[in-house]
Amino acid sequence: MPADKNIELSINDDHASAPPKAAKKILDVAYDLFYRRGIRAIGVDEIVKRAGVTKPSLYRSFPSKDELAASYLRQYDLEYWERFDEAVKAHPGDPRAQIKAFLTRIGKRTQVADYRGCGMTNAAVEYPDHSHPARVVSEANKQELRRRLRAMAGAMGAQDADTLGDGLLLLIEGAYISGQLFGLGGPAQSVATNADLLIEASLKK
Amino acid sequence: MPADKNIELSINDDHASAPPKAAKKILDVAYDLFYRRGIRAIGVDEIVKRAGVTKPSLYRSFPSKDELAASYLRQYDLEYWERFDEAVKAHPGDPRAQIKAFLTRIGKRTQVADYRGCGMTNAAVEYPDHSHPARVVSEANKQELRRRLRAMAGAMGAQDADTLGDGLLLLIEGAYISGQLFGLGGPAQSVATNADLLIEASLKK
DNA sequence: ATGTATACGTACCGATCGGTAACATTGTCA
DNA sequence: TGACAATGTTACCGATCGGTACGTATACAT
Repeated sequence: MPADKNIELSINDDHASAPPKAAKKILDVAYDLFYRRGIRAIGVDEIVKRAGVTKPSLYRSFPSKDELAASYLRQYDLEYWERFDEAVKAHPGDPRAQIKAFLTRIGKRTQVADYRGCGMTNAAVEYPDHSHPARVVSEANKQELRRRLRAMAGAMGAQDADTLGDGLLLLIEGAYISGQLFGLGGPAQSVATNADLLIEASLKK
Repeated sequence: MPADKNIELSINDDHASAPPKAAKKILDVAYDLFYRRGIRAIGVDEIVKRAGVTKPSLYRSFPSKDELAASYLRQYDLEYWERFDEAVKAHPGDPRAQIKAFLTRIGKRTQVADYRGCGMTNAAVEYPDHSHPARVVSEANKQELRRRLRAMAGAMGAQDADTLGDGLLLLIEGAYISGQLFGLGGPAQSVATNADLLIEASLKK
């Protein structure tokens, strides 16, 4: 895992303003460790060690470990909707195909060893307290997911759009969780199939 | 901290063998704290304090905190299948009604403030390492759940029993998670409805 | 060259983590 | 009464937790 500093130099030698160089390394490392092993399981010492920086550097860029965790999730949120919008853009005006594309992708992602599910979901499980900075980000992400799914269910012409949207959300969350519970060949591989069955059964006849 | 011994005596005056008196109190308290706030979030000091015992007592009955967590989940497992079998017994020979009863119960349980989902699922999120004692119990529980759901889907006459069984599992896991993510009025309240739609769409025509 | 601002490193803080050694006390049953 | 088993008491261990005081190095402008 050494020999990273050279890379970082080469990719960062644009002569733009470079004030927060350490902050990016810290957030990148924290992202990886928090996601793969859990937030509570990772101490700040390990983060700064793997990032090749020191602890005061971390606390100059982030007020606390909890806020660093929240920053990790904000980054996760950005990339999450990027993936979501990719599936949407691939099938303009066809919400059913959009859902199918998104869920097919999730189903595939779950079928790799050591899949760790959704960082948002995991963080909410780790922090039941609704006032925790990480959980605030997580809950907002899930509210937005619910909103989008319900809207798409309506656009599909579901008999009960809210129920179908919520059903799709249940399947998605179930895929995230069972993807990390069962290994390869787990139930999550059928999420797209089951979602399409549910959609078919929920449309106006 | 005194005046507790009298109480414990009065509730424990059955003249059976009473070797592990402290162990039960410890496990009861650990069960409650681990479930509500998470295993990593609770230290052994808090457990012994709330149980009114001392740390050596804990380590005489349990080899480690990790094993105590596993014992908590073994207890959780027992009660889990009690609830499951209740729903099964209520509708003999009718797996579809059994599922509906079980999911209706889950849907209701999720609609209380501070619902914390499934202890098994939460533990697996907290401990990604497959060799962790708590996770071993959790994975076994989920494997058994999958086995039962697939068998019931077959008994219902599904076109593809494994896919329907897995779809039901996804909905259940989704209900556990979204039950603690969204508060009241969350998507989990529709789990029974969505499951029945999915079942209807999956039966042989 | 010198001032100034900013980023970084060394060393440390008190608190808590899981876990243990050694010994005193208690209740139970023979 | 004596013996055993379970629990309690106190004090402690090394490691790690999140977080910080404070001095140093580097960059840039004047």
